[in-house]
Amino acid sequence: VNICEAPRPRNRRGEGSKLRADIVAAATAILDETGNEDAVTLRAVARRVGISAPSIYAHFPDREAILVAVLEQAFEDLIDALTEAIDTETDPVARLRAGCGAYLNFAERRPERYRVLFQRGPTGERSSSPGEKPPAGLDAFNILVGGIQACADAGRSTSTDAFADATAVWVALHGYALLRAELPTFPWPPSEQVFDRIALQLAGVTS
Amino acid sequence: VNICEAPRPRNRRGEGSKLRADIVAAATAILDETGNEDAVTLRAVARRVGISAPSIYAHFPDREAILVAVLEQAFEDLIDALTEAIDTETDPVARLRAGCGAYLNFAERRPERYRVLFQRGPTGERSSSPGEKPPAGLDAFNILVGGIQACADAGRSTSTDAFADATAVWVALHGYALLRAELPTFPWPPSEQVFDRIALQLAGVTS
DNA sequence: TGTACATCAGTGAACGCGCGTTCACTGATGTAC
DNA sequence: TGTACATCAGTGAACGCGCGTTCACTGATGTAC
Repeated sequence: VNICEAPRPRNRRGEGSKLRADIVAAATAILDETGNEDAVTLRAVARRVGISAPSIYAHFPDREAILVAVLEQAFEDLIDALTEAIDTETDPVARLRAGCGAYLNFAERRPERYRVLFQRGPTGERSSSPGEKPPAGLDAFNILVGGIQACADAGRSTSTDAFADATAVWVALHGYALLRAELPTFPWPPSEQVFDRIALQLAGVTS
Repeated sequence: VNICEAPRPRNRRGEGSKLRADIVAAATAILDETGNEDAVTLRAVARRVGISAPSIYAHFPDREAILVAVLEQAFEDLIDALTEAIDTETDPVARLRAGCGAYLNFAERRPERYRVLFQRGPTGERSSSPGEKPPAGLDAFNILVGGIQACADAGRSTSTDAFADATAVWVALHGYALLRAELPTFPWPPSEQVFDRIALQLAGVTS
């Protein structure tokens, strides 16, 4: 895991900030491989990028800032994946399916990144004073609420409380995303059976 | 967190194994407080118990063994809490409610312990070769399956696939348990609304 | 076109720290006679 | 009842390691004249 990479060629003048992206990418890779945020040490990141450890301080004030950048990037990627998946459909039920499917896909392909994302809270939510700023993920969640409401408006869902239903769908998706990754030996039922229950039945979608 | 405790009096002859329980208790406390299994260091545990670090080696072969013992104990506690809650009821729907409620209660009162429990898998499931031994938690899960089946047999649930329904209920409970702890600033709907959806609606319980 | 120089991108050595683990040990406790 | 002694429950010092961070530095790159 901690194999030393070949040293990286020095950036040209004015291109120093390219290193920042490389650092975030390396930290993300380590997180994905180890699944342990404590393994994303400053020195491990530096080794992976192929630079010396102090070079990181030109771009990040401390180790913690690297992790925050990693999670901000990951959260942005998640939002993008959701938006893109939803926008490929027009039927409200299909949009709901696509969004929930993309959510589970993201978690399946980057399980450790996904886990740490919600364990620490996007954009370091944990350390924010409560009630001061709304969570960055609220936008994403509101898309889900709107999706369920759209189904109800189109007569495709029996939902009368889109917010509560969306909450139920979300927590179920989250639990499924995590447990599927953590317990691969569990005798999971076919994926579409679980998906139908937590993404459609909880949303009140009529068959 | 790492405050030095008063040194602990030496055990009497033949009572050396009492220290083992104290070590597990201290490690559990550190895990509950920090929520980070990496914080459960051998030396931190020793400080907390009030002994020197090498004393731990009389009871555990290495640091990892302490964590395994902590999680085995926690898993046992969870099973006990579930069994006890279910056994106080006779009506099948009430038993289902009680079991799911006890599950969420356990996670709410010991959020970090709960999280690490499923993140590492009970009894070190992760390191077991796949398919060799069934997960220890399968018994607990089968109780849930049986509970849903009992509701269906009593005509109180429309479930026709208790296993798949139980899976959906479980992942939803898990997601709710985790997210409620991780994102306390989220504008959660009233708890019973979420509970009804993920514990009853997913189980096909008829109102 | 040539050269002095400021700036930029990054380095190497060092610091103090807490860690897991090992080793030889100590001193109180109970027991055999 | 008294005493020698084996055993038990732990200790203190030390090891090598990787960590985050600091410091003074270096050498290539581009620019001003």
